[in-house]
Amino acid sequence: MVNSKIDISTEQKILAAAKKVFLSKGMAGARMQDIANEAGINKAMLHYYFRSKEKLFEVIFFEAAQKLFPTINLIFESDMSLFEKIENFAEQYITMMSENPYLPLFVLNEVSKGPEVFIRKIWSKQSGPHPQKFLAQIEKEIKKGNIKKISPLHLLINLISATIFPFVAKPMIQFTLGLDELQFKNVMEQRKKEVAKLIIDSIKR
Amino acid sequence: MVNSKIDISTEQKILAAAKKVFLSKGMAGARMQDIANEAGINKAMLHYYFRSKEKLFEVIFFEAAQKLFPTINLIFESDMSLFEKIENFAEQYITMMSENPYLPLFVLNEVSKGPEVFIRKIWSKQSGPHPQKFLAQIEKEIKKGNIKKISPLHLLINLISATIFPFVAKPMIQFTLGLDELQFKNVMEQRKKEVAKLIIDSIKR
DNA sequence: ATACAATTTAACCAAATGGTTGACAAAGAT
DNA sequence: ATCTTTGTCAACCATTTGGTTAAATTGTAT
Repeated sequence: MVNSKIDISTEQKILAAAKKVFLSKGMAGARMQDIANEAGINKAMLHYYFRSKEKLFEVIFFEAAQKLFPTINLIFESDMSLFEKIENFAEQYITMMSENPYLPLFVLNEVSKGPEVFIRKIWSKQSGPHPQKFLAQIEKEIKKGNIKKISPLHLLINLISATIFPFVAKPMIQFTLGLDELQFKNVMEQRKKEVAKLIIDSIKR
Repeated sequence: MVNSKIDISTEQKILAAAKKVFLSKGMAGARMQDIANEAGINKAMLHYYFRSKEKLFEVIFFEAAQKLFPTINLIFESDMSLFEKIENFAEQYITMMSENPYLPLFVLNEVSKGPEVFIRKIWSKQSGPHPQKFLAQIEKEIKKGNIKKISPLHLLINLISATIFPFVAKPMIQFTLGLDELQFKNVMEQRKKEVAKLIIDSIKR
């Protein structure tokens, strides 16, 4: 009766399988049977450990969101210099995405389709992005005359666009330019410095 | 028996409804009944005019792809100067996306999920993007010493990232920054010049 | 050992979903 | 007028899909 030693292995197998299936097919395209097959277990187990498809999806979705946003916030809210933040953001984010290429498109897509209730849940848990401190820092640097007068808003959008978009458009970029997995990874590796250079050069006086 | 005057109105109603539903819910999330309701007609009509969900989806998908890619190609393959191309691309693309905000995420998402057969069909129809001439032009300008020595590949990726990403991440940007529809549209309007400036400044010597 | 709780499975079930059918109305063509 | 083609619909069908159940198996504390 003590909760004692629930075999964590099955639950983990389900989570791993669900992550794989949801990330590649999305909530609407994923089938519970797919997840069960992928995990090599009976479909009923999915409902035993997680009550419904929606609940299971939420777990995976928040896990994904946690991986995406706190990274931004940790960097944006640290007390690094502006240039250091830009360099760190490009570096860390591209590293993370290289290891989880499906993540950004998955989250972006579900956020855009999902009902607002999801979005509110993320933000209310402080898991959403908080770029305010970063924006304020930019304004301060402008006032101090350390960087060019640019719109902080567009600077932020430029940075995240240049960093994230290549992964959202990965299959299309690969096909259009004829890059295999390794080549794509190399290009993204170069991009860590390329993005930092692009953004920093655009504000350096 | 002559094909004479098929009432085009019903077919158009279906196409408009299908576009709306597919673009907002995606292939997997869309229901035939939704489309019929949206069009205000009987579900059987969908199968009368288009044979199956897949066929109907393909029509909408290619229509969407046609709207996205030929725009790129027309600009990239014209004989404008490099700077003009960059300015024109940002301008025209942002205009088009402001009118069809769901388009980029829809296409990107379906391309990433869809089987390769889709992708090949697009490219084989010359509907896919062909940035080769643009890339060659960049190299030429570098050799002529007109612009800085940068990677043409990253320049291209920077340009399309800065242009397209804000629309892919629209709901998230809106929520994070608290922008309503009008404010978002205004920011995107500013971006036409902001993007051109960012990219051109990064290569101007 | 034995009782009791936790885990796992095969078989089911009801609702949803893509697709079909047959009757019927509208519109031309003869 | 009537015959034929085209367009429309309500009802229906087969399969898929998320979810349930009851029985069996495994683990655990006494």
